[in-house]
Formats: sequence, C-alpha cells, structure tokens
Amino acid sequence: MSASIPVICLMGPTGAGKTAASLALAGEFPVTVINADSRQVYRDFPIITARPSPAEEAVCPHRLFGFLPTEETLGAGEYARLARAVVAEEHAEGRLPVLVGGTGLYFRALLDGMAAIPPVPEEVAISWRVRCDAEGPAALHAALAEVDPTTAARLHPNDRQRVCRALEVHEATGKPLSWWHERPVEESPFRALRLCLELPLTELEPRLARRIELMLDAGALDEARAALALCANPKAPGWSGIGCREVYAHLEEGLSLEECKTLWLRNTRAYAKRQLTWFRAAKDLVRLAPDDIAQVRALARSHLQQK
RNA sequence: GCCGGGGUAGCUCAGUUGGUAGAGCAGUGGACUGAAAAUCCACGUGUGGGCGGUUCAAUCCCGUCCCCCGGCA
Repeated sequence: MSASIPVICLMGPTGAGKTAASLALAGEFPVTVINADSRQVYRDFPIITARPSPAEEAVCPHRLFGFLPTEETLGAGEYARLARAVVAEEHAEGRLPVLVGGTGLYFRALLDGMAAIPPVPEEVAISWRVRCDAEGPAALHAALAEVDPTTAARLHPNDRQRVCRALEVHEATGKPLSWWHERPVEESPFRALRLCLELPLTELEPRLARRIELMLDAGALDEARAALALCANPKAPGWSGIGCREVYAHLEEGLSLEECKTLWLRNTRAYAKRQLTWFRAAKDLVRLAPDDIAQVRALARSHLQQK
C-alpha cells in the first residue's frame, strides 16, 4: 500500500493547547479527532487527564478516548494497532484523521512503525519484574549481556524497565530484542503532517497551574473518589498518571490539598519538560506557537492539497 | 522568663572524635523501539544564623546575641 492516507498530527507538551487547535481544524475540515495520548485513553479520569470535555467532543467525532479501565495498560504496539485501524476507517468514511496527543512514543509507533515483536505473555513479563526486584537491575543487566549483548550495551544497568523488557522478549520469542529491531519495519500507510505546538516552560508553567485549579473546580476530587470505588489499588496503571496519584495521596494518605497542588504542578511541569526534550529531538516536525491557529489551518490546507 | 531541641544547598535533612561538607527531592541538560504522564543518565562553592574567643586550623569547642520548635511558668 502506498503512503496515501493523509493525516494531521497535533503534538506537543501537555497544556499547550492541542485540543483547541484540533477543534479549530474541525471548523474547516470533516475532522475526526483520534487520541494519541497514553492517559486520555483511561475511562475513569476524564478531568484529570485533560480529556476534551463533552461539549468539545460534540464538535466532531472523537475516537480512542476514555475506554480503558484503570487496571489496564495500553502499550505502544497495541495503540498503534488500534489507531491504524481507526485512521483507515475514518479515511474510508471521507473524514480527515487528526491525531492529537502528547505521547511521543505513540506517534512514533503509529507513524514510523515498530518492530513486529509478538506480544509477550504476562507471566513472562511479571516473572522478570519479580526477579528484578529480588536481585536488582545490575544482575539482570548481566544476564541480558549473555543473551543480547547489543541491547545490553545500549541500556544503562539501572534502567530496570528496559532491561526487563529485553529479557522478556528474548524469553518469549527465543530471539534477542536487537534481532527484532534490526529487521525492517513495515512502511507507514500514512502521509502525516506533524505539527508540534510548543511554548517555553516558563510560559507553560502558569498555564499548567491554572489548569490544575480548573480541574479541581470541575470536580477532579469527586472524579478520583469515583475511580477509587472502581479500583482501589494505587499501583494500578491508571492511578500512575500525574494528578491521579497526587489526588490519591490527598484523599487517602493525608496529604494536604495545598501540598497536593504543589506536587501536582511540579510533576506536571517536569513531565512537560520531558515532552519538550522528546519533541526537540524529533525529526520532520513543524513547530508552532499554540495560538497560531491560522498557521495550523494553512499548513493543513496545503498538506491536503498535495496528492 | 526558665529548661530542652534546633538553625548546613531552593526544600527536607545527614555528617565531620577540629583539617572549610553530601544525600534525597527540586532545578538544568540529555536519552527514549510494546509500562512512555513510564523508565533512566549527567550536572553539587553552600558568607555551615550573626559577632567575638580558643587553636597552626572552627561548620564542629567556648562565650554572646538573634530566630524557630517543644515543655515549664
């Protein structure tokens, strides 16, 4: 299949105004907004994950938002599989897929493809994590060096998450992770315009602070209480989102609301900074100021004219 | 007012039997191939509350003053 489906991507750090930009596009094109954010997939935290509001969602179709229970996790490969299908469907319906989100890895997985590694059984993954807790990451890194020296050389011994992943893949597939990575990835069927809405951290920070107040006004605490009734395990993936865990600490562990807000802002800010680092290194991005809606529209228009 | 405990990095604190000090968090930069709002890496000069004194040498000992926290009045 040739790279023929045109899509528009709105990426950028949290709080930069991606949602607003997506709705601005919906005023001009038959847009379907497709989520590319690893937190907005969660069902029980619409406010805290800054999902588009019901009024915003009513502007045009929105997909891949708010479907995942708190106990579950959506890996990048699974995301790419889902999103690919949704993009194809929407395009077939004559709509313009607009991917909106802040998860750089999701965009990469979807747009640039990932190695065709089969899913790793959960028992295998868990057993390595248990072993990592027991023996420490250095021991596992040494074990990895035996079976996959290429990957071991690339990974820092303290990076337990990636070391475990490499070991899991090796055990589950019988091939080293590096073997999978060396194989060519499937070509993307999409012709993507990658727009990155960016603001310097110093300008982003007050917006993030304001957004936390708005979330609280909108009922963030009640939202968390309701989520707690459905899933009381603070270690569940959905609870690890920024805001979720701070509010949990306030509700369940005696953290004052002031402390909660301070931490929430600090962690959000640190996250935005990591996102900026990611997008700074990304190739083929057009960087824009978030309020430059006219430019977003103009670039979208010319992207759609190219055949 | 008295008795204790404290004043060390932006924050919380450690340590130095006297040789001018280091962790966590924060911050800055970076990485990132199925947990990614995750995970990880690098970066540490601060009038050691002020002023005196003892000493070759004081953040550490002594005196004094200031401030905070408990308790007693």
